[in-house]
Amino acid sequence: MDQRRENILDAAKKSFALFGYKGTTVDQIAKIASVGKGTLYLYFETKEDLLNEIVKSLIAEMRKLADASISKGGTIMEKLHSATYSILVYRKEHELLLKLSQEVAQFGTPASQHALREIEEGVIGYIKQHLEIAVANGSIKPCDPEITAFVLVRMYLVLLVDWERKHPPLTNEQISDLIQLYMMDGIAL
Amino acid sequence: MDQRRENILDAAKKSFALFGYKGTTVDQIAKIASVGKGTLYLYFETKEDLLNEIVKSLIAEMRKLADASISKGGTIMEKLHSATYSILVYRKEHELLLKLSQEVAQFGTPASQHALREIEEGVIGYIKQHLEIAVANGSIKPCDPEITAFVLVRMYLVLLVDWERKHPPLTNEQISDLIQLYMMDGIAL
Amino acid sequence: MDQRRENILDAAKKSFALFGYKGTTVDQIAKIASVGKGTLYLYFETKEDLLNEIVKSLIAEMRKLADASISKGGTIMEKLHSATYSILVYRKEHELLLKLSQEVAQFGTPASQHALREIEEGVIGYIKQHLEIAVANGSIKPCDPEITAFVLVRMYLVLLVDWERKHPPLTNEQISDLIQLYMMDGIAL
Amino acid sequence: MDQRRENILDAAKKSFALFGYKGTTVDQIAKIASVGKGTLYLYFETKEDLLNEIVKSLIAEMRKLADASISKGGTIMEKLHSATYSILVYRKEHELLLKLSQEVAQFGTPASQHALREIEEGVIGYIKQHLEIAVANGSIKPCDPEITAFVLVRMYLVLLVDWERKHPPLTNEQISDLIQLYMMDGIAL
DNA sequence: CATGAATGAGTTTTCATTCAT
DNA sequence: GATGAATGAAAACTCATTCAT
Repeated sequence: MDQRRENILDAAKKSFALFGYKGTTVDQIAKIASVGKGTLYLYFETKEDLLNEIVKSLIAEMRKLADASISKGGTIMEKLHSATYSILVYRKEHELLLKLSQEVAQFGTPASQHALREIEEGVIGYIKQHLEIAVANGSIKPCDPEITAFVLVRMYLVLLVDWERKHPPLTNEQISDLIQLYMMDGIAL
Repeated sequence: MDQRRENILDAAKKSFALFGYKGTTVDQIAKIASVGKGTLYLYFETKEDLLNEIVKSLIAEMRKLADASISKGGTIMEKLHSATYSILVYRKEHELLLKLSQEVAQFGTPASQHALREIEEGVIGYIKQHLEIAVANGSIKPCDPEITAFVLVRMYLVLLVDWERKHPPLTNEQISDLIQLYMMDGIAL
Repeated sequence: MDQRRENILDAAKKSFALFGYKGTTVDQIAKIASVGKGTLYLYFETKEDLLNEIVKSLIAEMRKLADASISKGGTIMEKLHSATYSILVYRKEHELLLKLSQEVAQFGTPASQHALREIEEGVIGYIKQHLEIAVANGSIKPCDPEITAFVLVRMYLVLLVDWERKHPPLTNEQISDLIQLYMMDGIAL
Repeated sequence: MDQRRENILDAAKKSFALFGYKGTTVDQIAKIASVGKGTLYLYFETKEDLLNEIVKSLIAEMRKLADASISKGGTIMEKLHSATYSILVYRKEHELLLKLSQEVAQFGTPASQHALREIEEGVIGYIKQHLEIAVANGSIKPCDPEITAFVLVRMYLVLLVDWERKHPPLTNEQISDLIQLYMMDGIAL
């Protein structure tokens, strides 16, 4: 059954997000997924395999999302926003990815690590291109497009993921406005 | 000897930063510190005790730094910069703290967790106060001081810590200029 | 399975009796019980827990035995004999209890220690009562009932347990006769 | 210095008596003896060597004492009493010997074990001889001299050592009287 | 000499993986 | 198939012994 497999993947995601890869025991995952410990090994060779599956699926999901949103039309700013935002919209999962990416450096297959880097660089590269156009256009001030793209992506993450850890989450609209304020217009008068 | 204790603490910091708490074995720490495994237990009761000592010392260091810099004079922007920057200047250590803070939620004593939260809130609170004054002054646009302080601190972290993970580090001057550009003036024309 | 738990308990009893608590390794117990080392921890939290379980079960067994036999009728001497004897009939186990009782003072829970003392005092107290009656009756010579009860119990132990360490064991009948000879009639003409 | 050596031996005796051989750490002994841990190894090769020294000295002491008292004159009962009693007079030490003899079976050198057995058998043998004479004399009832000697020795031990664990110790006179009562005359009227 | 900090072999304990039911 | 009891390799921890001071 494929439902069972999903169950286990979800349980593992949950536990990895909370305790990290090493900090999660197979027993925990099995308990959260409400299956026997042995069942887990019907679907995944090892605990590490499970990790890799999760990373792979997260990456695939986010890539699809990024690809889809990257082609959308609109002004440059709208494009930037939709591209950045869409890839980050899976809040919890991105948080997990962030957490795992550190341990993956230790445990993940080179393939996982490569894919992870690729997708991050893909989004940043896409944004960078549009920033370069905008600078050439004169629609924004001259600035290093690499750094600016990097900071822009992180700002979204900060407002989406970090902020909500200890505060009520912001709506998409609020986030969009804040990015406009902090990155576009500046807070100086 | 106190040098030996420092050795062990440094080795543990290094290993915890690389592999996390659970991912680090006592043997590893001992090997990195070039001491016997038993030696470690002369200075720390348990592996967890070692973790707590590290967290405690990191917190103390950063608090001292923050307190010292917070009183420095200058314009409001300079104050903000010096306060934010100084607390984040211990790049590696902050990175470690960030990493550990997740596992500490699992293992650390409530005291560690409280101190960690307190120091973060202390800096943000200090910045928030100055932002409120600045808004009242009319030196900056009206904006939510809480969110702005939060974003400001995080932007420093992004430029200091995250950026350097895959790029050559930025100088203090560059960081200062970039903050001015992104947060103050905005990239929009 | 409960059989496995018993196996482990028996193995531990055997090893504790031979080498003491500290002198017994968990590996030894596992090997004697013909189970993996990890199996042991499915049934007992720690090695100390295993010790306490053994002490608890020994105490329970002996208490049951003592209670059962204490009510049996007959002459005063028969009563004394059945009470004393029955509690000591579990030779090996009493020997173990004796051995452990010293280490238990170091490691056992206060509950174990209390129970251990209580049961010893219970038997001696019971015998003491009957000795007092016997003295009042004039069925035996005037003597300190406390000391006499104490010596009587020990004599049984000596004949049951100590003797058999280097000699062929005595039958119940022989023991009964010897007690009659040494304690009751005396060897003097 | 030989005083230092005695100090360490005494400390070890004390600790072995309390916690057993395995249960005693070298640190403990050093602390009790108020010397550095290293000092201990100036006088004894290993911890086991220390144990053997103790056993050897205890045996020597007791043998000397036994030999001395065995020749003393008097009635048969007096001879028995003095022989049995003298060997047991070193209460604490005999208790220690008893405790160690179990662990020694595991750890001691064959020489220690042999000596230990020899001395016990020596006393019992001596008493046995005199009992045989007494039976032949008709001064006591016919009885198995082996068992009787064994029981006699043990009864002394019970009154000397066991009793005092939880009661005020008995005087030599009291012990002598009790042996007379229980073993010689019997408590039956 | 006397010491106790340093060590690593040997213990206890944990947990990913297997396999009989 | 699904399970979880059983396992042993690997991790945390202890302590007899050594050796620089």
